[in-house]
Amino acid sequence: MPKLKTNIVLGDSIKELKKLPANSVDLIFTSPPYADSRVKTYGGIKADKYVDWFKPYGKELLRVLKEDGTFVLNIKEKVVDGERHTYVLELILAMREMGWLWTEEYIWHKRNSFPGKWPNRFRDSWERLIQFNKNKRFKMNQQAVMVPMGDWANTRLKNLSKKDLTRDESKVGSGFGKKISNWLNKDMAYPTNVLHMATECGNKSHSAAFPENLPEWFIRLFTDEGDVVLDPFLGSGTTSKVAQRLNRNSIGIEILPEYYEIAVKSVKGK
Amino acid sequence: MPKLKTNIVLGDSIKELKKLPANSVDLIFTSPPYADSRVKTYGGIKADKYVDWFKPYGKELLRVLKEDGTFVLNIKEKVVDGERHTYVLELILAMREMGWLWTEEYIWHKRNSFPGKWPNRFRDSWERLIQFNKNKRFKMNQQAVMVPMGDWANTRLKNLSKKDLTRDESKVGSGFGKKISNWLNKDMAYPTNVLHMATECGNKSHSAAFPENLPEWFIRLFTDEGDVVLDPFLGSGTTSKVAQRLNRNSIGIEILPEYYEIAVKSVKGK
DNA sequence: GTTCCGCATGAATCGATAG
DNA sequence: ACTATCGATTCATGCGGAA
Repeated sequence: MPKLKTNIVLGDSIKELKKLPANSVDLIFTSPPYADSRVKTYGGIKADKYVDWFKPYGKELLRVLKEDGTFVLNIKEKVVDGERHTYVLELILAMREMGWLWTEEYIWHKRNSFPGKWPNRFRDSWERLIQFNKNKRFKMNQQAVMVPMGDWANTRLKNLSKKDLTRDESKVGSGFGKKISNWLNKDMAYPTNVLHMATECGNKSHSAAFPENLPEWFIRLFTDEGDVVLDPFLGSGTTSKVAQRLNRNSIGIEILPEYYEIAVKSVKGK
Repeated sequence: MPKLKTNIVLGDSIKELKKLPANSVDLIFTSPPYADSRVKTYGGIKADKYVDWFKPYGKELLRVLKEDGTFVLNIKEKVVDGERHTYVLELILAMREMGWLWTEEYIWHKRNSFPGKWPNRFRDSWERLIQFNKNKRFKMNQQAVMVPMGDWANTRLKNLSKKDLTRDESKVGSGFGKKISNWLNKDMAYPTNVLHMATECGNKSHSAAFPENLPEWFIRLFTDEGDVVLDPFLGSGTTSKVAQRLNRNSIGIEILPEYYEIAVKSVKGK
């Protein structure tokens, strides 16, 4: 296998994406700054301006993605003035006007959501994982994310330890591959479009917006080894780190120097 | 307590709703015919016409709902030509233009979703429960749907240290002020906006769109005993049946005679 | 070595208070 | 009136230290 590249770039994605060739990326997985959040670091995009802010990124991402590639966007709308704001709905409509297909919407059920109590709402315990594509046909390795029979939540995802990972990898990578269908139908089942994962806990050295399980699931599903994964809002580098671990090339772009530094360390520390 | 009314009506909701007084309903819970589904029975509303088809219903429902009432809409977009259709997103935007507030979106995670396999998507395992209101303030009985606490409480609350018994003063800058003694004797916690419920088994004579647990949860949450629950697309009568069991008055409207008959029997059978 | 327990903290939201 | 900041509320998680 040729040497893999894990490229971490400091800069704004609109500019940096222009340097990438068209049709060169297999999977885009990212979680852009949410409206009005991370105000101190990212400046806080206003909810009403969110779609306009995102559009140029959406356009460049459409250009760099391969024809059979996939774009997975992790996002959730805030409550503004007692209502869920509509910028995510409008974003989906705007993306379609741009030429993207809205193929699917996965739900990330966050088992440990932020606590709190309010007079007229409960804790928000889920986020959207919106799947966009350029064409109806795209690469999808469904068997790569199969799960042991039984409840998805109770078995694998409750505690996805390293032991679990190596065990699964050995199964997939071993000589059983020739007769996958044999054990496939007996021991494993296809997952659904609802993912149960805990957010990472704060007492780790650096907390990320999403747990490693999340990009891992989509990287396995939508790419092969040696493919190219892109995260245009890299943050602390989770996507790049996971891509590297799974033997995928990756490009991560981050505008803030402090996050960029964390991401670089996170990847090298591996 | 005055005698409860469980009113099942045969007819089209647009016409029948006009007979109801304004501001008379506490909760609307319904699952309208989805686009292109139930083609033989409902005539199959085309996805592209769905919003226009729904609007007049949305308008009448807005009129009959009390000022502190709630409208919960169970819906999920179909796949059309390889994409998720956007009629649900557009419906939310249209409802807001009509004067509804989009307060929240709950997820119904269907634990046993319909089996199946497709080349480019997994089983669809969730539906939307979209909450609309007329005002920011509405009736909500949060304690009525509390759930048992997780393991954490069992371990943590068993032995309260002396420190926990007195208020833990806010630590410098970042610490949460804790009042752990508040949690003493609490074995229940508030739920989140993700509901895990199995679909009903198919061994019933007529399959309902949703299990009884689903309307039950929202009826408990948004109404008191003696309140009025409305389902303008009653189907086989689940909403009315549950409302009756929970001592709520109810109005159920169904346009198809065969479903109407089933609903009437379902309620009388109680 | 295991298991158990204490602890900090998080893409949150609301209401009140202050400029 | 409109925005900015602050305090209060609440619970699952994983780490580290203790039993």
